Amino acid sequence: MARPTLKDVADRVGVSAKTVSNVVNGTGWVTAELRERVQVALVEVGYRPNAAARQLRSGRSGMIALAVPELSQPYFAELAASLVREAQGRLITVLVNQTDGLAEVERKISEGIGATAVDGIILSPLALGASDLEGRRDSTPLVLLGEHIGTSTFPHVTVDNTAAAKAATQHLLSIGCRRIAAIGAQDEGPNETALLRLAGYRAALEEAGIPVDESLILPVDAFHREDGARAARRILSEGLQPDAIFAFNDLLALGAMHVLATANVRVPDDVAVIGFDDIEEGRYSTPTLSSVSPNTGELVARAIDLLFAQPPEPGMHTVGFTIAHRASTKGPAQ
Amino acid sequence: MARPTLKDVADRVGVSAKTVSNVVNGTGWVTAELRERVQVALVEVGYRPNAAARQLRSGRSGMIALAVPELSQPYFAELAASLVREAQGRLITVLVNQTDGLAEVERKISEGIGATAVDGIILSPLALGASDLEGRRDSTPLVLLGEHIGTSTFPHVTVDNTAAAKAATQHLLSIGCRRIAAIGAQDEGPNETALLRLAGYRAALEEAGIPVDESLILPVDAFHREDGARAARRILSEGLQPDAIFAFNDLLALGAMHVLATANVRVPDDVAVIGFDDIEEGRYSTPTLSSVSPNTGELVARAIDLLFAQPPEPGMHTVGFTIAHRASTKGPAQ
DNA sequence: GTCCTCTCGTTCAACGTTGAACGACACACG
DNA sequence: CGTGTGTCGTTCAACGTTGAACGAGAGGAC
Repeated sequence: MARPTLKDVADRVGVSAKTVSNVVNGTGWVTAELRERVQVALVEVGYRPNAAARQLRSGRSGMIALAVPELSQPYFAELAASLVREAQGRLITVLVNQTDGLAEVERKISEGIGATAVDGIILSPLALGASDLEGRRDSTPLVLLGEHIGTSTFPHVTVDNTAAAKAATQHLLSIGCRRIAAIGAQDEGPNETALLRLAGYRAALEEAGIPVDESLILPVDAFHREDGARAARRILSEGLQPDAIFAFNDLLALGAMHVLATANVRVPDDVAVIGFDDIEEGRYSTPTLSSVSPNTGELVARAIDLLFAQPPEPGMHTVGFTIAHRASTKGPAQ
Repeated sequence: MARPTLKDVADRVGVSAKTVSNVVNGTGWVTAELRERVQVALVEVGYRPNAAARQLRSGRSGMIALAVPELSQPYFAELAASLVREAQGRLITVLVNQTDGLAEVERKISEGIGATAVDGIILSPLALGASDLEGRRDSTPLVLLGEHIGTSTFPHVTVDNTAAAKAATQHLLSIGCRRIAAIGAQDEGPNETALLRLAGYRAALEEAGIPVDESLILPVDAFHREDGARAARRILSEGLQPDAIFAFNDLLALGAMHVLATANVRVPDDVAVIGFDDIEEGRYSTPTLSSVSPNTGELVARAIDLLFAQPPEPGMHTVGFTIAHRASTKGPAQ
């Protein structure tokens, strides 16, 4: 049997479809007695509104899209989980896309999700830079996650990557480390996150009066465990002998720690390690991983707020972070 | 400016809206010359079809919903990533929901995703049992992930949990383990996954002629790292002295390994460990984690196939698995 | 010349919903 | 007794799209 419509309910009660619509939406004037009867009928026939018709009429879909590079990366998975939860609380459903960090896909998504209309788009770009978005035609509200230098056309929400990276480096300095390696620099491509975190690393060292040893800055292709592992192998094979590692995200840190453990390098005794993102995995690694912990809950809530902000509030919006102190940076004192 | 419609394009070229529709969809008869002109106009005005109107007219939305307990759990994140990728390849968009394993939410989702109409629903239930779904009213196709005893009304796709658990246990037996603990039994609630994996564990021991020591079967509240950690602490505090652990998923295994490492119990030398799910994290843990590796790619592809299968193919559909041999189960011989 | 077929394009209505505009009826006010 | 003012409900049209039905013209067969 076909799904019941407003008209079916209306015929049953003997009123107009519009009146049933008013009961469903709490609009207009309906006497208590009639409302009651309509509500009974609604339940009896099992009415559920037709989303497509509503959307066609009102222009709103009640859906927002989230696009991340890879959902399988714990940080993005936790971000998505947090966003979906927040959205469910606001009666919004979330549509998830993966870009694989490809500029082409990211652009397509910023121009509207394929054929599906959504009320807003939250994009965590990897390949796309500020300038790529200027020529955007689609009028769907767009909020960017992660920092984007020089973009002021769209709102973007982010932790202050540079400040956070600086704080992470300072934490390593505070426990006595002096030869701090950085894993996660990116020579090619416009990965602004890597640039900003590197800037924070440099700033902390300079402020501490420690010259930056460029050989301790290790580039990576991507921010995966295997890239961290590769960098750690290079540290070992080239005999760089750092006393600490600041990895630009937790996966890099975990990949590196895995290699260090295999090579019998002790963490934190021989090398302290700190990551970035504070994914849950780091709380159960051996040793547990210190990390920059961005306030993800605030991040996603702000992102949704900004998506629907009237008037729009373009520009950068930062959320807080803390440093999670765990075993991988316990100083010699401990 | 408002989004251009078929009519806008039609007026521009001087044809009817329907003809433009025909060009867009490749239906009906249009001369090559006219089609060409329409296509130019389409690009010029930047036409993009209105999903709501299409759906209202055709009844199809091009969207499917995925509902998992928690997206932040790596297994579900990797599953979702895989499903989204597969769906994108088929020009389907995926809407993600989280149930938190609550029966109420799972039921609501099985009855249609809130207000939003989708072409199909893929549900990975935790709390909901077979009987809960019998009274379902909604006619949206539904496919279940994970095993459900006795449900034949809906298609469900799963690995053969019992066979896989048996294989995992046999792997531990094959490297010489005899006191094999099982972490992940669930006394309360209808978690059928736990029941089936426990059955496989028992079957392997019985077949090998080893009596099942009930004290080695450790119950958990959930399948998270902390539950695995708690179980491992109990193993230590109660002096159970197993020579191997079969954890019913990788998170339990990783939580347990973390506690073992902290307590200076060596894996695999003192205790071998095997998990289930083969999440990426296990390839970088210390030591790397052996695991049952279900064929997730096949799982999600089958799930989508079954969603749209005509005629429907209710009942169980199993996908394959392999055992990933890693450091956590390297026998003494190595 | 009539009928048929084929090609190419049109008009029409409908999908289910809701904003806008419009009664109708009751009551109060001057 | 007319003129508001407020309450309750209706009708109408439109959102953008596409299936169905319907021309109109060209060409071929009888």
